[in-house]
Amino acid sequence: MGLQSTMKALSDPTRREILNLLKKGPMPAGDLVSHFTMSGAAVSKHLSILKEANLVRDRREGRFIIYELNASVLEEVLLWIRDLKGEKDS
Amino acid sequence: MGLQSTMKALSDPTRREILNLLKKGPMPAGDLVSHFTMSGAAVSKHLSILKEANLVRDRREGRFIIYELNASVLEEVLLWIRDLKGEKDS
DNA sequence: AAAATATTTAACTTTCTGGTTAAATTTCTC
DNA sequence: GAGAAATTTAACCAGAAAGTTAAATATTTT
Repeated sequence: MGLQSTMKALSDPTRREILNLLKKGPMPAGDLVSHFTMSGAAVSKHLSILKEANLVRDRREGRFIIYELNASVLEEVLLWIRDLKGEKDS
Repeated sequence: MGLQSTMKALSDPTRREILNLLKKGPMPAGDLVSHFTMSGAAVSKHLSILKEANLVRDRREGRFIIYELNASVLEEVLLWIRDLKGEKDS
């Protein structure tokens, strides 16, 4: 956890795209996979990195595994950036 | 350029630390180097990545090369995060 | 113009990353 | 309980990343 794992997770375009897809709402891994040309295994690995960084949560629902965005972790990133920019506001 | 190069640049802790050091004001490469245990060459490479991503500017001053923070690029990151969080405010 | 200083570039090594395919796991359905 | 479906895990590979030391470059000083 911490800022490092968050930034590392966000540095990959596929992972950022996954988060964008989850913005619309939770969905099963398979739905996410179908948005990409890479294998399901590759997407699964990306998901586990996002989960490790706490940017997503997952739950099993029947034989699907549902992924859901957890944007709260991004607060730490916002703070870091604001600090860098001189702490003018919030 | 673009969000990708920014995020990639920010994903390394040494580079984030460099940006933090530059928050206090512009300084020569050598001053930055002295804050780390790694070689000057290594820091120089980090600086070139930050420059490539437009997160810093450099200028020669005598036999020093002065680096300066350019926080404006971070705006794009803020926008991306805010969008992800549901575009509530700004 | 030679020496000293500040920094970058080159060549190289090791470790990490992101992808692949194949096998394992979990749950549902027949 | 066997088979199908959804997903993860394992083993592997190629290319990128981050460090090292040594050589090159640019500038000032003597």
